[in-house]
Amino acid sequence: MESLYRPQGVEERWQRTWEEEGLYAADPDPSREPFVDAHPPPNVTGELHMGHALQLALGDTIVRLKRMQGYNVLFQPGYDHAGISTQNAVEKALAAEGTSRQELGREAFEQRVWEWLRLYGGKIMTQFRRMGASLDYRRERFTMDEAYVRAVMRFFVHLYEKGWIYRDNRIINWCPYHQTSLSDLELVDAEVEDTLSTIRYPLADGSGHVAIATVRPATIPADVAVAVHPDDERYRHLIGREAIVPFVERRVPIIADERVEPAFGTGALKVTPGHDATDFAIGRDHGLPEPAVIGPDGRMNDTVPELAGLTQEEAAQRILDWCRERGLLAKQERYRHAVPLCERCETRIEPLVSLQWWCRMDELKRAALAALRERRVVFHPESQHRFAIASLEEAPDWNISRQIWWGHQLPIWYCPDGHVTCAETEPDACAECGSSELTRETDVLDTWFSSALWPFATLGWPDETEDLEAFYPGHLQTTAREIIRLWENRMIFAGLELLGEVPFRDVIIHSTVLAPDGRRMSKSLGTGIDPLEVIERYGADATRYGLLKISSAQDVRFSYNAIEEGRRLANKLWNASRLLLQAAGAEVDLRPRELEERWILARIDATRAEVERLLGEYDFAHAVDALYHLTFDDFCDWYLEATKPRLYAKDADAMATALAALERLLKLLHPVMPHVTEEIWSHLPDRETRLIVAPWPEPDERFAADADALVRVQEAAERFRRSGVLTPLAGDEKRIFEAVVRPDRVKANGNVEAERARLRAEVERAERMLANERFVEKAPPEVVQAEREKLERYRRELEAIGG
RNA sequence: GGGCGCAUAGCUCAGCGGGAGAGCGCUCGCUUCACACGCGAGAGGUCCCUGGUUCGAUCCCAGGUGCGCCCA
Repeated sequence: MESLYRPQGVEERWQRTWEEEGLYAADPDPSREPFVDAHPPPNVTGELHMGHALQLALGDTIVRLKRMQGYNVLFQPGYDHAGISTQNAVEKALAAEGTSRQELGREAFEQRVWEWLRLYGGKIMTQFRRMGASLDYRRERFTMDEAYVRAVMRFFVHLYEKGWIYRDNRIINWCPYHQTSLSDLELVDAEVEDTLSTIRYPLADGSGHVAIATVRPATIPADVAVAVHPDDERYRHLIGREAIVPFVERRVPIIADERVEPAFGTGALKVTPGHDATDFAIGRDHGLPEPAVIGPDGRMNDTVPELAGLTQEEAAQRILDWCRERGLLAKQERYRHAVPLCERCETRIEPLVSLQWWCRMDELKRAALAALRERRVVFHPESQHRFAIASLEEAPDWNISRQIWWGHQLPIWYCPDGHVTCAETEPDACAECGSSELTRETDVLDTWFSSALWPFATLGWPDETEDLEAFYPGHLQTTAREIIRLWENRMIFAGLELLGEVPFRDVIIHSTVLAPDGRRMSKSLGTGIDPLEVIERYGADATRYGLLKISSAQDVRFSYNAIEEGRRLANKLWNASRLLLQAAGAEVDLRPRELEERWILARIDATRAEVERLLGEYDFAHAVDALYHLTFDDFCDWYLEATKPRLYAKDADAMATALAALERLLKLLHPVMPHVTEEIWSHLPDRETRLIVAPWPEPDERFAADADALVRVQEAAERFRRSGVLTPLAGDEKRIFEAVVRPDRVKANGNVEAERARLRAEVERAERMLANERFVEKAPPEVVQAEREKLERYRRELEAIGG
C-alpha cells in the first residue's frame, strides 16, 4: 500500500466489481423490508451537472446506509425523453444536413430520433456510475420504452374517462420557432431594453380620453377592454363607460379589476386576453372575447388586413405612427424589463391563446393536498413542505399537450364528423358514429405527464407485477426546489389516483449548488464546474464528501475546499489503515483490555448513533462533519497514538482490537465514501463479504461509561502543549498522556506566564458574573452553581501552576 | 411584484438565550518508525445596522440595509 491514496483506478475497479457481482441489484424478497428510491430520471440528452452530483451523493448515501441496515434496496435508474430538448437536438443535426423534420415526415423523423439517441443519448448513466451511485442499472427505464408508453396511455385514458381532460383555447407560452406550447420550466428570462409607449384611448362619448402604457403596441388591435383598479380615485368615474381602441377604432368597455396595478404606467390597463396571461384571466372573469392578432409564427395574422404578415415591430410602428398623427401618442420612454425566452432556441416567447389539451386539477390536487397535510408525504426541510402545499393549492389546470413530434402522441382519434374517440390502442371505429376513417391527434404529451408515473411505471404498472407488489409504495425522493410543482406534486396525485397510495414518504429538497462567486453556475459566464473533472482530480469519494459537507443551506456555494477536506479524510483513513495492516496481525476480534480501547469503541458507537440520527433528519453536512472528527481526532490522534506502543510490541489483543475498531469505522464511513472504505476492507484479513453489503454496526452500549474517559488527559495535553506545565496524572491517564503527547521528546510551545494570564482572566470573568446580584438572584440555580464550580476549578488550576 | 433564504475570523461555513467555533489560508516549530493530502502551537472576530424583550442577546422580537435563489 502506497503512502498516498490514489482514488483513480481504485474507484472504477470497485464500481465495476459491485455491479458485476450483482450487489446493486434489487429483486423482490418477501423476507426483507424494502427501501425504494426512484431516482429522478435525467434528460436522455443531458450531461452530468452539479445538481445531479449532489442529488446522487444524497440519495446514494441513504441508499447505502439502508442496504447495510439489511433493507432490500431498490435505487431505480433511467431517463426521461425530454420532448423539446431532444427534438431540438435532432433538428439541429437535420439542419446541418440541409433537411428538416417537415421534409422527412413524422414517422421518418421519429426513426431519426431513435437513431440519434443510440449514438448520442444515454451518456449520463456512465457518469452516474462514476459517482459510485449504487443504482440497479439492469433496471434502467426510459419514458419512451414500449411498456412505459402503455402506462402513459393508460393514465391518459383514465383521466379522460373521469372527465378531467378537456380541450380548450387558453393562454399558453408559445415558442414561434418550435411551434409549440411550453411549460414554465422551459423558459429563461432575459433583460431587454424596450420602449414603454403611453397612448391615449378616446372615450366613446367624446368627453376626453384614458391613457394606457404598453411595451407591445402591436397587440393593440386585440384589445377588448380597458381596466382600472376599483379603488383608483383617478379613474373611478370612467368605470362602465366605453373607450375607443386606436387604429382599429373599436368601442370597448372600461371595467374595474383588482389585478390592475395602479402604480404601473398610467394605472389604466389595456386588456388583451389573446396575448397576455393576466389579461386572459381578467377577460375570462369578465366574459370578454379573446381575439388574436399575432399568429403562431410570431407575425401579425390577417385579422387586420393592412397588418397581415408584418413583424410585430413593423406593426407596432404603423400603429404608433397612426396614433402620433392623431395626437394620441402621449409619451415614449426607455424601459428595461425581463422577457421570457425559449430555453432551447432563445426565441422570445409569445403568450398566445391556443387550442390545447388540459388536465383539470381540482379533484387530483384535493387528494394530494390531504396526503401532504396529513404528512403521509413529508418534504424536507420543513419550509419546503409548506411550499409544496402552497404550490398545490395554487396549481392551475395543467396544459398537457405539446405541438412537437417527439413524445407520447395523445391517444385521441377524430372521425370526419369531428367526434372524439379516446382509447389506449388505435380503435377500429369512431366510438360515436362507427366511422372507420380515423385520424389521430397530432399533439404529444408534456414530458412531465409521463414522468409523473415514474415511481410505478418503472415497476411494470399497469400490470400487476411482482416488482410493483414488492417495491410500491417507495420511500425516498430527492429533487430540486423548482421541480416541486412540476414533478413531485404530480407524482403524488398520480400515485394516489392510480394506485391509491402515495409513491414515497420523504422528499429531500436539496440545495442549489451555486458557483464559488455565490451566483448560479452559468455556461455563458463560464462559471460552471463539471463534476466529472472534480471526480477526475479528487476522486468520487472526496466529491461526495464535499458536496454533502456544503449541503446545509438552501443555496450553497461550490467549494473546492470542502472537496479537499474529503480527499484528506480518504487519505487519512488510508494511512491509518496502513499502520494497522503493517503493525497488526491477521486477527480481527474485539478484545478491549485498556482504557483507550473502551474509549474509542464508545466514541465509535456514539458517532454511529449520531450519524443515524442526522441522516434520519437528512442533515448530511453535520453527519459528515461527525465522521471527519471521529476519524481525525478520536481515532487517529488519540486512539492510534495511545495504542501504538502495544501494536509495536505485537500485543495480540491490541492488534485484534484495533482491526475490529477499524472495521466499525469503515462501516460508518462507507455510505459517504464507498470506494476507499471498500478498498481498505478488502485488505483486512478473512473478508467473507463486501463492505457494501456488510451489516451496519449494531448499537453497542458496553463501553458507553468510558465515553468521556479521556477528557482529563486531553485537557492535560492542551495545557502542556500550550504552556509546558505538566498536570499530575496517574495510571492509564498517565500512560496515555505519555504515549500521545510524548513530553519527553517534545518541547512545549508557549510559556507558563501566558497560561497563568489565561487562567486569571477566566477567574476574573467568573467572579464578575457572581458579583452581579441580579444574576445570582434571577438566573436558574444550576447556571449559577455551574459558574461557582468553574470559578473553583480555575482557582485550583491557577494555584497548581504557581499563579 | 410574491415566496424562501442568507449576512459570524482573510475565504467557505457551523453555532442560535449563559465563557466566540471548524476546515482552509497565514505565521512559527517538527526528516516523531501510518500519513507533509501529516503532527503541534500561534495570530486573526463592534457575530451587518438601529431599537426592544431579558439578570444575561451572535442567538428571541420589530424596523432597516445589503446579497442570493425560486416563482410571476
